[in-house]
Amino acid sequence: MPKYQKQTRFLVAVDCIIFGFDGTELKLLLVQRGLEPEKGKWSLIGSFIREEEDFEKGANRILNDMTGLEGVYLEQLHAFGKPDRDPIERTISVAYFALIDIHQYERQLNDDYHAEWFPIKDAPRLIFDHEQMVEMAKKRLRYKAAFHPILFELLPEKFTVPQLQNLYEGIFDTVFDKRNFSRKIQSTKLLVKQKDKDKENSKKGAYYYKLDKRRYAANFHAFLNFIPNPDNIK
Amino acid sequence: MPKYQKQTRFLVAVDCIIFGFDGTELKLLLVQRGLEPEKGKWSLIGSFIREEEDFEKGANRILNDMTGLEGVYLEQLHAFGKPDRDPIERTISVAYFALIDIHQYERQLNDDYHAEWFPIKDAPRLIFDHEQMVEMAKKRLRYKAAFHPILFELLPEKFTVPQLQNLYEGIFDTVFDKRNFSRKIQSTKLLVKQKDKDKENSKKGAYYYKLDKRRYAANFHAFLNFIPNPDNIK
DNA sequence: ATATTAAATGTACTTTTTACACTTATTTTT
DNA sequence: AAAAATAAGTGTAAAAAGTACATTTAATAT
Repeated sequence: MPKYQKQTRFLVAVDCIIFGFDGTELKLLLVQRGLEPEKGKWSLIGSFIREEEDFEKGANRILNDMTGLEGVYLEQLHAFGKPDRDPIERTISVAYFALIDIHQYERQLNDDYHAEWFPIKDAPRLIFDHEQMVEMAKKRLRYKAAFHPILFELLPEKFTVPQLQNLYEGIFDTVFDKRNFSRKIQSTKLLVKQKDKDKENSKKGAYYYKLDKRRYAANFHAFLNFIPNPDNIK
Repeated sequence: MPKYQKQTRFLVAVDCIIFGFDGTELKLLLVQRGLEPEKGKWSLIGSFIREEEDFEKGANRILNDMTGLEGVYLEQLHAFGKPDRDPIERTISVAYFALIDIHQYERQLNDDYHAEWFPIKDAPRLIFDHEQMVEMAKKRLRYKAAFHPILFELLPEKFTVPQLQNLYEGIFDTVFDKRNFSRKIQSTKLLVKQKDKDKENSKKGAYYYKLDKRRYAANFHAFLNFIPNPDNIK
């Protein structure tokens, strides 16, 4: 029983850009679409929004169905609304981006859907305007990571400074001086040195660190200036 | 003729948070709502989205109907979608914020709607979740203004450095040292000094400046670090 | 002529950022 | 057992950016 007469109603969906980091490069979780149109083509995961569900809840539902994970970092990216973005029927899409620890995902893999991780630089063509969404999400991630300690969401609980530097270098597509990088990271006081080392990636081994959760929560919105020269970012 | 069977469709609206600056304080353009529910109460300006219109176009339409202005600075803020945000019927709202030169508005005033400027610190209660939208828009504006030369959109074509400083001090609710502020602003090379002075606000008079449009366009996305200490901002 | 007002401007000090190279721990090879 | 290879870890000096701070100037009002 519509109460606002004469107005058109539209389908509303939520789509998720899910980022992961495998230690070497940034990756994207994609699915093969199960319904027409474009069945069989690669797509972001998404779903129509349900009647009693808000966007956050919808995005979390999707994410949980897909990865088994809860409490994942999730942020609204943008609402996409070009009338013809879905050729079948006009559908508004509210896009969210998520940062997950790819290793946790692998353990909790749920294969009801056919999902696959792709290197972000080598992803397949996507349906509709999903490539545009990914592009915007990448920019947003860079922008945010330049000032806020957001990239830790992509790492496992224990990680090394060289791994962290790899991640930053991957995201910003550049290289940093390791002395300066280490000093900058340490100066945030966000890291707690562990007693054990990661011996997988070098002979000498690199000390593990964990996040200081208290400080992390307190400093999440602070401007930490992670990046030497944040110009060039959009 | 719906093509995706069994999905619920929703109303979709665009709402605009319109900021202006009168030389002293930040202001908000509000309207008295013309339809039930909440008729007569203050509200952001907004409209249901039309069938062939995307959000940008909808927001520009609203803005133009309201102020007569075109080419206004407009940016998507957030999509709001709590199921009960409009008590009559579930309505998704995509919120945009706009920065306009309040003086231009005054000349082009269109009084079909009852619209009024309110100091942002002294605005009336708003319907639905509009206060939450305004709060988010304020934060976004601060955040963005800390790094990008966005506040010029609120000023007339010719303005003085003291006026500009007033604006920054208003937005960030603080005071800056005028020597340091002036040096920082000048170092961006965004300003072109004019020959004439504004004599309204002081005996001595303050030189007018204009934006260097080329540089402004080129540097809009650069990080200019306008604000001494950007922590405290969310 | 004097007082008042806000605009304009410079300098020394502190902090942050940048550029740059060698030593160390451990494993692999000979 | 010694030597070579690999990536981790660390310090310092120079440059740039940010901060704190007070006087002079132009114009009007008394």
